[in-house]
This record gives sequence, C-alpha cells and structure tokens, in this order.
Amino acid sequence: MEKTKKPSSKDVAREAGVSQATVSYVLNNVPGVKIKAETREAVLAAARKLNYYPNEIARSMRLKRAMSIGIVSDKDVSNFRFMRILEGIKDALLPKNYSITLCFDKQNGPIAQAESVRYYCSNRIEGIIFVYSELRDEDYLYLHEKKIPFVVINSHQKHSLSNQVKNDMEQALITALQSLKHAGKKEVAFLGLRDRNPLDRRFRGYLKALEACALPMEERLYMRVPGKAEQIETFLETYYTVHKSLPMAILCESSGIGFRLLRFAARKGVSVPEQLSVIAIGTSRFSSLSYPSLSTIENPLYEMGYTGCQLLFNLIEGKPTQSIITLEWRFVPRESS
Amino acid sequence: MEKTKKPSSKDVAREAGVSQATVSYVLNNVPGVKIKAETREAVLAAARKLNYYPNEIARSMRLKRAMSIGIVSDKDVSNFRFMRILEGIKDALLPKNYSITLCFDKQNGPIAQAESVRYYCSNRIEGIIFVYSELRDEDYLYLHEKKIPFVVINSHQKHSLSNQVKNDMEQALITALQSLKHAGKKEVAFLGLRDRNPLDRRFRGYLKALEACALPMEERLYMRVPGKAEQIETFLETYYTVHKSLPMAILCESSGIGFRLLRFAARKGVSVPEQLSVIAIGTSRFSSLSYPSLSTIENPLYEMGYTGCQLLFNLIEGKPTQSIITLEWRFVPRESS
DNA sequence: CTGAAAGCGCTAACAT
DNA sequence: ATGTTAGCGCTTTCAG
Repeated sequence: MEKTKKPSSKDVAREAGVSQATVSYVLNNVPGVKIKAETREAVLAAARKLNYYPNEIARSMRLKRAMSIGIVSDKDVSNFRFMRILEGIKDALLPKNYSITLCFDKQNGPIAQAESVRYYCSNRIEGIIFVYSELRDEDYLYLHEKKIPFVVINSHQKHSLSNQVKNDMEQALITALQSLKHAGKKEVAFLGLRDRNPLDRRFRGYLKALEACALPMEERLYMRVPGKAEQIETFLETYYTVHKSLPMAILCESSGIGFRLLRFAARKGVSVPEQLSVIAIGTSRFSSLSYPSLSTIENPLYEMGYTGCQLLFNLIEGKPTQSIITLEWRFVPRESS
Repeated sequence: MEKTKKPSSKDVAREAGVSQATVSYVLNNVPGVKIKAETREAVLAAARKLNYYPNEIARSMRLKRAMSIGIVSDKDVSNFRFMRILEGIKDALLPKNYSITLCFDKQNGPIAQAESVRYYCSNRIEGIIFVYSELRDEDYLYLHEKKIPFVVINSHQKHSLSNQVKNDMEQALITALQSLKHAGKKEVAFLGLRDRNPLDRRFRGYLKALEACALPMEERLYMRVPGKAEQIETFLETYYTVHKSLPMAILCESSGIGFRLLRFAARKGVSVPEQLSVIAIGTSRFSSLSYPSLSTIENPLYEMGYTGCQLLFNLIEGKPTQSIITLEWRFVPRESS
C-alpha cells in the first residue's frame, strides 16, 4: 500500500503562488475576508489540480472541535426505525460537515465508563445522542454534572427529564377517529394484545380520543387479546362466529396486528374499507405494500432524528434551547380507511 | 455550557514534576523506554488526580492516523445481522482503540463522491468496510487505483473480486444432513419458496449435499412453494391432506419457514423431532426461543465482521494478506432435529 | 532514565 | 487584499 503523500494546503498555496492563509480563506469562504476573484480562481484551480482535500484532523485540532457526534443505540431497535432516525440526524448534520461515530455502550456498569462518554472525554465527539436506549436517573445526573451535551430520542422513556425528544400521538389519534366518523363509522373498536405493558399507552390514547370525538365507549369494543400476536387470528375467528360480523371500524395497536386483520377480512370476504375500516398505530415498511394499503398513525421518526440533532447542536454551541421537544405523530390515511 | 478547559499532558507533566515526554512514555507504555517505577507512579497519580484524558485528535494528528474506520451498509440489512457483524468488527477494533464512523453512501452516482471515499480523502477514516452493500465493478477499480484500503462483507455478491469476506455453506449442509441420516432419517425434503432468486443457492446447496450424503434425490422431496411465505401453511395443509403424512426430515430455506413448519407440526400433532426433523438455513434471533427450539445452519456473522476488520487492518498496515477469505456456515443442532 | 524541542496541517490574529 | 506567524496537544528524535 504505497502511499503517495497527500497534498497539504501549503502545497496548494505554492502551486497557486499565494500564502497558506489565502488558501484557507478561499476554501472556507471566511466571512468578512474579501479575496480578489482572480486569486480565488487560482487557488481553486490549484486545489483541483493537486486533488486537494483538507485534512479534517488538523482542522479539528486547530478548531478544537471534534466535528463528529456519537450515536448510541439499543441493539434491539428495528433497523427500519433506527435507520429512519439516523437519516434525520444525518440530514441535520450535513450542512455542518459533522460525521457520526457509533458508540457501543454496555448496558451495565456506570455510564462514566461507557464508550460514548470516554469518546467525549478524549475529544473524539462533541456530544451524544441516545437512540431508544434506556438511561437511568443517575446517568442523567452524571451527564449534566459533567456538562456533556446529550439528547435522548426515545418514545418509551417513563419520566420526562431534560434533553429529550418525545412524541405525542393524541392529536393524530383524534384526527384519525374523526376521519372515521366523517366516513360514517358510528363506532371504533380497538384491537390489541392485553399482556403487553409498553404499548398500553396506545390503548389509553384510544380511550381519550374516543371521548374527544364523542364516539361510543363500550366494553365490547375493546378487543384486547391475551397471549401473543399469533392468537389474534383465533380471537377474530371466534369473535366473527359469535357476532356474525366485525365492528365498522377497528383501530389496531400495531401495524403487525393491522396486517393480520386485513388478511382475516379478505378471507371472510369482508370488504375494506366499505364494511370495515382499519387503521393501525405504528410505522411499518409494508404499510403501502399490502392490498388494500394500510392506513397508519406514524411516529415522526425522521423528524425525531432531525430535531434531536438540532437540539444537540444548540447545546453544543451553548445556544438557549428548549430542553424537551415533543413531536406529533401523523395520521397517514391509505386505502384501508 | 461553561467549559472548564480540559487538562493536557502538559498539565499532567507539571503536576507530576516531570516533562511532557515522560507522560507520553508512561501513558503509552512505549516499548523500549524504561521508566523508574517511582516516576511512573507519579505520572499515573497526576493523571488520575486531574482526570486526564489524552486528546485523541492531537494524537491522530501527530501519528497521521485517523484512528477510525468507515462502515457503509445497505439500509435494508436486517438490524440483527448488521449488529452482529458490527459486534465482530468492534471486537477486532477494540485492542487498537479505533472508532467506527458511519458513512451514508448514496447508491447512485460515482463512488468517488461517496461519503466514505470523501471521508478517507480528508483523513477522517483509514479504511472502509462495505457491509452487504452492492459494489459495482468500476467501484472496485476506483478503490484499488486510489489505493484505498477496503473490504467487502457480503454473501450475495455475484463475482469473486478481491478484498472480500465470503461464506460457504456446503460443508455445514453436509454435516446437517449427515446428522439426520445418523438419526435414522432415510430422506430429507426441502421446503422453500420457488419465486425467490437470491436464495436459490440454498436449494442448489441442498441438492449437492444430498448427493454427498448419498441420500435419495427425488422430485417429491422438493417442496418449493410458489408465491409468498404466507402460502407455506396452505401448501403444507394440502400436502398433508394428500399424503396423510410429512417427510421424515425437512430442510427449510429460511428460519421463518422453519417456524411456520414447527407450528404446523404442533397443530397436527406431529412430534418433532421423532416423526419429523426440522432444520432451517439462516440465523435468527428466535431459534432458541421456539418450542421445540429450531436447529439451524447459521451464517458466521460475527466472524465475518471480525475477520473482515482484521483483513482491513492488514491492508491499512501494508501487511501481506489473503485477499479473499471464505468462512464456513455452522450447523447448530437444537431440539428440532 | 528523562528533558528539550521540533513539527504534524490547519486557522486566525496581527501586520502590511 | 493578502502575507507572516503563533500555536492547538501530542509524539519522538536527539541530548544529556
């Protein structure tokens, strides 16, 4: 791997017949420094000729900024959600020319020894974004105390501490139910699993939305299936045999359950959305691929990444900023409603 | 965000009453430099007292090494596989104190303008690992020409070019079928989808393995279902009604299909593995969670990451190295076989 | 065994 | 409008 030494800004300066400073002024478009069009051209030409790339390390060193931020994520986040959030982060980073450093924090052990924190201390990164990874109270405290810029992007975090991008689905739920009501559906049922606590707030959100929309609230509309997702089919089968029909509209706890319901309806010859409207809570890669395509209420993943990153930059740059940002879920109507 | 300036090695030196050089010698354990135990202690104590972390940027600058490698991955890799490979990479990186920089290469456009290459040119990374992302022939050429250290970790790459970690499942398939034969299974069927080209090599591998094991090769054992994974159940239902039984052993194209088969068997009261042995091709997070747990033939994901990273380091450091490494899949017997 | 000093490539006062 | 120069924090000859 015979390395031909890379050209430095000095080389460019010599080639263009100017000083190193001028090269820096031109290449960085330093505001307040006027350069004659002629010299500017000469510099750019020289840089192109030598195929010059500024050495980011030297730049970092001089600016005393790492030009990178650390991302630590839970291993079990689905790739789809993680990537979507990353895209948001990346786009917020792009104009700043910052890079992303992946950190592998061990779940156990004090955060002071986590890779992300060590990277921060050794100037490899300027701040940390925790994506869907659980932070303990003492971790929050430590990060604050050490004045480490950080942001938590997480929908399941229990308490509302600072530096957090949260999300709220109440409004989107109301919009969704409202649209069902306008379509003439006089009742909206809820289909989900009973034994899964983390998603319980979806059921509670549904109840609140029912109330807000003045839709009937009755026990028989709460289709909460014990066991695992596989039981949904069996449940529907039984329900259908007993009632000889399904509710006019069903809100599903997750898109997975939404797809199951669609399949069931197709098998029974129940037409969607005429006889049955289906809306699912949650973002899925397949929502628009099913037939009929699945109406969903989606987490603002991209925005969570984008906004979270901007929040982090405000912290890094010491700008005043909100410490908790709440983003709204979106109702995305498709063919099934 | 009031920054209290971080201590430098100079501060540590002053605190310990030694020179900056000595601090460097001690902290880096420079080979060939003997330090009196007494001064060493003084330095370490001072470092601890000041809570000193070496500035990695300055270090990079001086060493002219970025101390980071770039990872570019296809967005559609499942998180499970990607993370497993990353763990391998990470572990290979750990003793070297290198970090991982995520690169977002656009699929289209010349690789010369991809983020990974730009990062390399500007000294942010020392090499690139492409994980499951398609590289065109001209990309290979470009990377070689520019002498950029890179490695491709990819099972689906069509042609065998250089700098690649490939994998081979032939041996593992033979081991698996052999074990079925020893368990007294006189025939092994294949269950998979017909209309999916990328996995076709699994079926071909199965045929080869049958031959190697001297097991019967008959059309009726090739259960290749047209359509999508959902059709598997219907297919099995029909098959079972017609034949009144299932083959004694079935090799499944993917773990998803394996789970479907297990469920079907349970429903029909077919005991696994006594009446039916099941083995699936592919790594899954759930293999050991089903009942009975699913025997699988697994891609060496972790090793692909680990070895790929070592290969990259050989390239970076200019050491002689194999340019293509092939890793073997593994047969992991569990309860279902 | 330890210290003094040079210098990596860049930017930003300060000069001119 | 552009050049001169100091120095970011570290490693590493070279001297002692």
